[in-house]
Amino acid sequence: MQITSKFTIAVHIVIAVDYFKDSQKVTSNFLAGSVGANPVIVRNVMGDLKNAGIISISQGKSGMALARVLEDITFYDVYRAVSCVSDEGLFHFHEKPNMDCPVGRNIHKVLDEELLGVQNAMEAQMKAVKLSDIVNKTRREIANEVNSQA
Amino acid sequence: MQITSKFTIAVHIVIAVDYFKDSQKVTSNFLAGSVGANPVIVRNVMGDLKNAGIISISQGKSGMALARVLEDITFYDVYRAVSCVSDEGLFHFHEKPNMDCPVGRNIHKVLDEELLGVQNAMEAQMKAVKLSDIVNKTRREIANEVNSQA
DNA sequence: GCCTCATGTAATGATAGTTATTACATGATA
DNA sequence: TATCATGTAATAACTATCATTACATGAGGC
Repeated sequence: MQITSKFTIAVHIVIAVDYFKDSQKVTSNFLAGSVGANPVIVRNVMGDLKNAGIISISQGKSGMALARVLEDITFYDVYRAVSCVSDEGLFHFHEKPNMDCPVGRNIHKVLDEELLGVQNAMEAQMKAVKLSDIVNKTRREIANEVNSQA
Repeated sequence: MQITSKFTIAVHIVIAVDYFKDSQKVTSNFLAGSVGANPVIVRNVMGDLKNAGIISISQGKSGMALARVLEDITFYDVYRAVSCVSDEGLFHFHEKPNMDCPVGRNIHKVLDEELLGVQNAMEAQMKAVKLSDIVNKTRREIANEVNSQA
């Protein structure tokens, strides 16, 4: 099991929208080139990010732009935007526990709270990662590249 | 995306093996009845739990038994036993970021550490949940049932 | 020592989710 | 108004999950 690549694509998009904002017209085709995925996939993710209020989309010269400052965007916001995890929860429960069995009859009452706790721990960590830090890290890495070449 | 039901099935199995150890011969068919899943699925999960050293399997009268005390089994042990998450990691990365793009070229360097941090947070919470607590909770719930009926 | 029965495993199929792709309608902006 | 980007529908390939049938293997009970 893995969380769909729509999540890393979405983060990639946010980084690129910020990074190229002064040098490029950022369109779905341009982003698809950077991400290495199909433009339709990118447009769908763009739509998710727009609906979540993370980016704004214009067809004009300005192209895409961030709708909020990077400090106010976390991994969790992006993760929610692209619906990585089913509304049923992170864990898929077996669907037909036997109600005539004392264990089967109580299995949800016994596990649901702890399973939600695990999901909450994951999501809390996602809330702790700010896109501003990610973008700063990206700029540092790119700057380092140039320095090592010189 | 959801974590396979093999995880909740495996936890169900551990609970049932302990709960019925004095009253029933616990076999894959019996467990399949309690879980409400196919006996082959149950046998596969049993095999995973055996390989992880969590249960021992005998064909004789004794049936299945725990190979360790419940205090020494956590959600994480069960989660590892049934291989819920790809070895590649919890997050599926888009596979062809553009190496000619400064963002695409550095996206792994920028994200891998934080993504692993999220996965670690989830797994740390799983390590904090002991099956002994889960089994005790199960026994309490079943006891409550009887009391409410009376 | 043989018989029974549970486990282990292979093979197949149904279903659903993910990603890619073509195609086209819509709508904003230059 | 022409252009070009977005939005979206439809289809397909691929993979993962779960169910199911079938059968070989092997351990325990008698």
